[in-house]
Amino acid sequence: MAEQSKDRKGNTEGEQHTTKSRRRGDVLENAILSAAWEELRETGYSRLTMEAVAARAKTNKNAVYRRWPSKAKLVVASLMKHTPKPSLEAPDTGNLREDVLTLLERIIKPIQMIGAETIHGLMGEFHGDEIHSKMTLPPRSEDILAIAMKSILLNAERRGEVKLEELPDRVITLPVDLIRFELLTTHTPLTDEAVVEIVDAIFLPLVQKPNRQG
Amino acid sequence: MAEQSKDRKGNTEGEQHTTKSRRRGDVLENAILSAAWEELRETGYSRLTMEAVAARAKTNKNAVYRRWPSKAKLVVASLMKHTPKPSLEAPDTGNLREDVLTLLERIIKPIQMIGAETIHGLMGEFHGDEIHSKMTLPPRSEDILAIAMKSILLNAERRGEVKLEELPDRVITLPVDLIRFELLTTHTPLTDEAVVEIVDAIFLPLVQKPNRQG
DNA sequence: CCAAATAAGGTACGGTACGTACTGTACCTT
DNA sequence: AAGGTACAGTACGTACCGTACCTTATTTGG
Repeated sequence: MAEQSKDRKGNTEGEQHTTKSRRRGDVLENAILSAAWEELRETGYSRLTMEAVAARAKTNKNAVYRRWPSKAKLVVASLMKHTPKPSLEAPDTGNLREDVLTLLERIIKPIQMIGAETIHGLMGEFHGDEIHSKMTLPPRSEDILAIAMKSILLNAERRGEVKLEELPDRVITLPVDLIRFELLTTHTPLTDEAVVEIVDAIFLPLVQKPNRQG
Repeated sequence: MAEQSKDRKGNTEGEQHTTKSRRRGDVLENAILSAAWEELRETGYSRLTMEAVAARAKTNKNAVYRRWPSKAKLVVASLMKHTPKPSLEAPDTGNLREDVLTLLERIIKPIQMIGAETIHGLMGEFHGDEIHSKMTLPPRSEDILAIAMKSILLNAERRGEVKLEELPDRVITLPVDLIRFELLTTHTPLTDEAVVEIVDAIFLPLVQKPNRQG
């Protein structure tokens, strides 16, 4: 091919390819992840396609498949980039109720941003294949939120608010589990009143009372 | 394409199509539903295809689409036919704990037979479209299981076991919700011990104690 | 009993999305 | 300047979808 006046930016003549520099590495990767995020918000998980993501990122499927082998993994990567990770440090307001409410409010936003449809879609695909190593919830004791809850409860025990002794893990993760369940199975947004009810009518009575009823 | 000796049964040569009679109506419908059920168990929801169902039922896609417009609806129909519906009458053993455990054990089996992957798949598809009228959980007070739980609790109140007065709906459906959550988010089978723990360490303390903690 | 209506069988099509392969080209490294 | 790497762009084969069309068996009802 005869070279025809390429400038340093790689443009030959006035082709439709008016963009000069070719994106690479992290630049392109972030463009794809952002495109995936936007597609996710506009069309939802089930209607999101690799081709549409590539087109929106102004690239092609190759660049996508080179990085992520499936729609599910692409979406997970996109979520990790575009949803805020709640701080896992346990709040310490000096009051058990406030600590729990604070923690719950923190975790609600990211889950709501992701949305139930995406979560269902991901769980479905990770089932279909066999990749559920990262997606399925960890065994309750390893759950990061369970650890945060334990930390909160330890502080409360130090203050004499609760008797932690033989509290089963299931009770410790109860509020978090209920929030997750609610977000996964209802389409109406989770109200603050619901969160308060979970804490005041369910969680606190269980941990504050001497839990023993013969 | 020369015609080659078709007999009245439409068989060319010695093809495998030796059966003469053609299935119709309920016979064919049940064959399709059974085929869908078997495909579901063998390949799972995400890998189930209409073509495979038709092939297994020894018919073609037309017969399937004539009856169900989508994979999701076909699967739901198949589940209705092939999973036992738990009796919704509230058990009345004269003991609250036994009543609750009985009810929970009843609802676990059907959900386990369906499997988390299918439920996630269905929720995903019903999200993608907008058919979630039947799949999403009813508003808690209309939930059939909530009604059964209320019935059980009314009996217990009559016996003086609990004070039902201001018990929120969320507490009433708590055991059922926790069972559902567990079945949806874990891959390990739900043990009897877990069910007992939900009842003994969570539900009973909440409903039996005067729930008020100043 | 026969003809019309009904419903199944069978094939083929257009469409979408997948995932891969192959070309060329820009950019980076040395 | 030479080479490798990674992006751009295109094209392909596959799978499944949902539909259309025609043929054939069975039911119906006149």
